[in-house]
Amino acid sequence: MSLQHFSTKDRILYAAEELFAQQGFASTSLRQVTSRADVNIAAVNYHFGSKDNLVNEVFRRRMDVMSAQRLDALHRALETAPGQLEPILAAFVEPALAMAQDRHGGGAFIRVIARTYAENNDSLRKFLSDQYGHVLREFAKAIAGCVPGLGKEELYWRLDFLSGALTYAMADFGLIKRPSGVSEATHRQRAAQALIRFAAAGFQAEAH
Amino acid sequence: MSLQHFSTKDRILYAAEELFAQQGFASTSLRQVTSRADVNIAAVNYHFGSKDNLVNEVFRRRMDVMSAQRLDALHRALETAPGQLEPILAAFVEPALAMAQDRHGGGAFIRVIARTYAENNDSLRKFLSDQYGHVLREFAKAIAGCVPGLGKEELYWRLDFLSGALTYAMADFGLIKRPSGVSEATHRQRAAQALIRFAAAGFQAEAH
DNA sequence: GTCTATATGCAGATAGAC
DNA sequence: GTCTATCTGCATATAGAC
Repeated sequence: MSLQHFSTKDRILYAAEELFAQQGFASTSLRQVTSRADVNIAAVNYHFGSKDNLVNEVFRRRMDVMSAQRLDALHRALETAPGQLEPILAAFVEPALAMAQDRHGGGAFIRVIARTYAENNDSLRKFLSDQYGHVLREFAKAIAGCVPGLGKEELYWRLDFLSGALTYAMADFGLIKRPSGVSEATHRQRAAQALIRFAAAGFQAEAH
Repeated sequence: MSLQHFSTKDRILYAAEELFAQQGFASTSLRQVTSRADVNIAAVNYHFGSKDNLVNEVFRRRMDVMSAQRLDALHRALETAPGQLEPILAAFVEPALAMAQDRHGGGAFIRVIARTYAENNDSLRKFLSDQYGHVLREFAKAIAGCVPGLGKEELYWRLDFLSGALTYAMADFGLIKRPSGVSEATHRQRAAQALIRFAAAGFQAEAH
């Protein structure tokens, strides 16, 4: 992505996001960030105060958007297709898909999310749980309404499975390589459809 | 885990595995490793040559065991329960579960695996795909035998979803916290059962 | 095999000129 | 807001005594 039209602060955010996606937080140095952003090394501390705070800001910028999109889509699904499971799952999956296809660097952010699960950054996990936990709880409630026999523990397991599968698939960690005749967008759309089908069947499976 | 009965080399391997699981590869310093292992800092380079090579050796030690267990279990399942999907999925999931419950530090290794997906270490990913790719291909073939109508692309998507869900759940990344009245072993066993049910239904879902 | 001591380099952060 | 220069600390790695 070309950064030349953005402010110093935004250039740092974009560059940091891309490098965090490629290398993780710990192995990305601020020197790499400022070099890619083509700004001076001292600018990071001037604009963000510290590396940790830069990490938080990279997160907040995207996560607010994605959470709002998920909740919007969920509320629309509950209104227009009450009692149906697949539209609810689509409301959860598709904003991640849209982010992954975003032309303004959102694709990197999906991989940043995947990294966050792996890097055991306690303060970041607490931040995410505090700020965005209510989104997951709303989805849990909506899904429970579609699968009435499902126990609470089982429901939460299955939400974890969905999150894991989504993270893994959207971050391109898996086996599937995009065939050369298929566009990036089409490829991801198929992945999302496949995941929604897979998870819908999984949520509706009888518990032992 | 108490390391006092092990050789210097093994103490380093155990200590590195635990720290890699907690913090990732990049943010774990050799000083932390040797301090936890209670050996001298120079011992790492004496026994392993470099930090990168230590990472590889941490991997190889566990991965060979887990892959062999998976294939053994798969072959037993195909013999004793031909045509059944759940025993095949159990053969995939349960060795990861067993590793997570291993008293000799294997639990840390499951989290190390999760990290590997997130850290974009190309040489490590190539190593894994070269050394252990045939295991996944055998499972794909076995599952295809149980779900005859399933297209190849759909099959591989679903294997990715299973891997993602397994990694995520076994590495304790998700929402589910172990209730205080339930033992670690029971908790993980329930997770494995829940995942097998979820994935079996998912694999058998009709593709659109 | 294990130690001390050290070489070399890069990290995050900041002071202060412009 | 942005720069140069620099402080301080820890990283990997190695040389060489025991």
